[in-house]
Amino acid sequence: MTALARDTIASAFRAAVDVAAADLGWPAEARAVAIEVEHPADPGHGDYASAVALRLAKPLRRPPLAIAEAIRDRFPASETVASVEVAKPGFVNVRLADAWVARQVDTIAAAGEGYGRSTRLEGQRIQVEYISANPTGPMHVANARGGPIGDVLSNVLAFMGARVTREYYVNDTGSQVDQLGVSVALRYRELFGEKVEIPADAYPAEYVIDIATRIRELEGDRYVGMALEDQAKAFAPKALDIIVNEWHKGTARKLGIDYDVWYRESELVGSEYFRATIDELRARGALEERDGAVWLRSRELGEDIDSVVIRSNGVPTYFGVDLVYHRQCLVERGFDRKIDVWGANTYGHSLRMRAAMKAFGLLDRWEVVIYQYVRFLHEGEILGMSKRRGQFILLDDVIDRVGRDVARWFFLQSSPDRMLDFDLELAVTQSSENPAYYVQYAHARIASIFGTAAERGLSEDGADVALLTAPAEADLVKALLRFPEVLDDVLARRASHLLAAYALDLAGRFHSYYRDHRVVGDDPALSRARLRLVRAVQVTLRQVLGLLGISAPDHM
RNA sequence: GGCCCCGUAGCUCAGUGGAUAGAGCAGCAGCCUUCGAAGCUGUUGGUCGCGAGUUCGAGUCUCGCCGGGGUCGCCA
Repeated sequence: MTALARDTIASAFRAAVDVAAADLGWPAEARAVAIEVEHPADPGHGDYASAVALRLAKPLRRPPLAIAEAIRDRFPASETVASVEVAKPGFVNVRLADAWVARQVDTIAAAGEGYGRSTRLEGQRIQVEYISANPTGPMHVANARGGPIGDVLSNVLAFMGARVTREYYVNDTGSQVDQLGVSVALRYRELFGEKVEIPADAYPAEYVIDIATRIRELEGDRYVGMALEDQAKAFAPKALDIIVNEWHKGTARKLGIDYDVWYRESELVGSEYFRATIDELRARGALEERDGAVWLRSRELGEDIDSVVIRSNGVPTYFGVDLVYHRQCLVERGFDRKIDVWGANTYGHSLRMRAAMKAFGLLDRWEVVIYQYVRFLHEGEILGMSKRRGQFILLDDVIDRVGRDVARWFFLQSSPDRMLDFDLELAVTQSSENPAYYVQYAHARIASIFGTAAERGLSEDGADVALLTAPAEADLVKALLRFPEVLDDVLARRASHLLAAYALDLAGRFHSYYRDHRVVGDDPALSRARLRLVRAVQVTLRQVLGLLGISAPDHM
């Protein structure tokens, strides 16, 4: 549990504004104003700054500089802050006290695996659902992106004290599964010498042959001679088992993802719970019958069009099952919150789901993080990806080529809002220069420094951090202090890429420091202090890499 | 056509109203007899797609346009 320096400064601003308002008779707007504290781009402007005086200028009808001075004069004295200055046109700039900053080195080093952790989400049960790729084929690069994004979001939520369930929703019903069964049956026949033609709506890809081969290995020729329809019915669940239990689970593990629950959609279809939930929606007046089908009255709930929940043939749609699943998670299964990490191709579905959650009165406990597509480039050309046509890059192959750490970094480095281009050739050739290695190298270097120290009989025991007086040392500590602030932003914005950006920044600062400041040197006291500082950097790098799900090696 | 995302250095991208717009890669010039050169230092490179507006202040917010991607199914 670590107090954020940013919060400490913001509270001080709040206090100063309130006192000034009381002293000078400022109107109510002064107390209502939001205090925002930021890191100035220019270090000459201090460590933290607020533009609150500029914001108050208009409502108070006073010059911003005068307001800033009034705040400065009432800024509470503390051991944290060294100076408070006013800068035109009305900024209030705060500089942290060097001694306080140096002391944080001890705090961070001692916190270890507790550094940055918080209990603010304690007691909350949150389900994060991610990847949930169609179980009709192997996982490919396009639907991989949600994996690291959802996983890191889960890590951060758990780091903040929430009880997190990582869930994978398996769409194991519907016409796609029937098609898979037929496709496998045809390939099975082919394996026994029959000449078959693959219809346009079946899956022609190579992996279907792999599945048929697998079934032949396991069960031999016992399905030969059966009608195609019966073969398809028998093979569909077997194919799903192979794809989900052997392939998808294997790929998830390779990516470093450990799911708590693999939920099967088929558990819901045809269940009493499904019917009861539909009845509840009907009782709420959210459904209507039209053309023999059952519709959710989405338009009444603010969407553009209504959506079919149960088809005229009595079979629920994908949406119909998914909305029941969502309700089950938030009501029967007791999650306080459900976060879906979905690809851009589910945008339409997310709008329908929003209407459904509104109808249930659960909208405020559900959210969706939508990430944009990953486009795949091969030799500079954009490739279309289609599971049906068998055109896609297997995620397993990518991980095998570049490694888990680089693969995760690639998906985590940029905002989910931005479309990614994945060029395998480029990814492989550049992997030795990958930013992930840049960060890991900083960690390995630190391990090496401790190795050298041990050889020379030096340790951090008895370190006096007051000896850390170099400006570069204070800057490094301030970078460490930003870690909890970054977590705060990641949580507020569901933006895991900020963590990757922070890791890069911190590693860069450390590499710079390393060049100019010898840690294990001639002065034992100074060496001990610097070892403690390096320990604090190590602690922070481990926390960040751990949350990103990227290894923190001692050797590379 | 409606809705969602994006357009920032040659390339890949940070930057959710603040002060002089940043990093990595690529390019150029340097730095290893001392803790790991997968590193560091310096340097080249920008009409932040275009145009208006709001604001003390706009890469960031609003509107329009241009360009790219997604979505709008009794598919999943």
